[in-house]
Amino acid sequence: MKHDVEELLKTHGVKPTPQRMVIAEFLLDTHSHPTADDVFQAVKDKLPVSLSRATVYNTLNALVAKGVIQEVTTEAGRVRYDANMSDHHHFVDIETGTVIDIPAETLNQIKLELGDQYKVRSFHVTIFGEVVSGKSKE
Amino acid sequence: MKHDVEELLKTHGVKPTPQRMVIAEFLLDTHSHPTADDVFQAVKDKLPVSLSRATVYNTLNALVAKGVIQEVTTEAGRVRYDANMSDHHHFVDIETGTVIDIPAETLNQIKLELGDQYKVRSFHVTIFGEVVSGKSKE
DNA sequence: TCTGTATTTAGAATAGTTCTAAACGTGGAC
DNA sequence: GTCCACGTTTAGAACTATTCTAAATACAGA
Ligand SMILES: [Mn+2]
Ligand SMILES: [Mn+2]
Ligand SMILES: [Zn+2]
Ligand SMILES: [Zn+2]
Repeated sequence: MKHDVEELLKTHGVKPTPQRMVIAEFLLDTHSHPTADDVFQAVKDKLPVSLSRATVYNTLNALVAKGVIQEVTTEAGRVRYDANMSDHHHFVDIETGTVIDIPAETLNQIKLELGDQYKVRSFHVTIFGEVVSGKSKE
Repeated sequence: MKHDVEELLKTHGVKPTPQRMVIAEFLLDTHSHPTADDVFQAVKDKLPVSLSRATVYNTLNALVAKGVIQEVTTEAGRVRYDANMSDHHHFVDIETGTVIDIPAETLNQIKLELGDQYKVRSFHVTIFGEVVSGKSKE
């Protein structure tokens, strides 16, 4: 099999229920960075029972908490989910909103070009960390 | 005066009403990257009339559309507003959520250190542009 | 002054997400 | 094998952020 989803969930401490398996399987099989509703729509008919949105959100939140997937935010107010946990950045096509993975080594020293496949209009570095010294600048 | 808000709005094609002036003034005076509700709370008692949330959203959207301010997204599902239109990135304190401006030249060639004031835990490059060639990777 | 148009307002509507309480399912304890 | 406790799922209510709607208001220009 391409993915041993059951094993993946177990090793991350998530009990592999049918709902969680089918959600994780969908995320592992796509590169589309789907929203919660995208996941719900894609998965709801793959189960013999009706699927609740609450289960989709519970599962996505659990998978994020356990490090199986990550959240990706490319536009204000839309949360997307990503099973690609390798070190990578995101290229957003400003015409379609499509989110494409860019391996970290592709950006070894940030340049304004990414090669000829992508035309960079702008980029934004979001840094997460801690303030060490107390030099307030407000 | 520190800011000629009226002139700023006029030069960007936004008619300077009292509501718009007080909202723009607040944004220009802070480095706190406030949310729409932060703006509403900060500004609502500075006007002789009651202020509607719709006006706050209308104004923020108009100022973004005209390039007077920009939206900043540092955490999933929270839109913040920023009157600093210089070329800069954002440092997010992961303990408090505080958003701090980092001038672009500080990151002349992305390193994992920012100097001793900030300890970088992780960073994410979001790139906006257009796909040129048709080499689909899905 | 009159009037057309832009702006503002309060509240309804919508969208995304979380919460609640009841029903369900299942892996041990016996 | 039966039972039960507990984790999971479900439907729908609740909540939050934002947008929409329709009516009132402001006001620049004729
Ligand atoms: Mn698969
Ligand atoms: Mn000022
Ligand atoms: Zn990705
Ligand atoms: Zn900023």
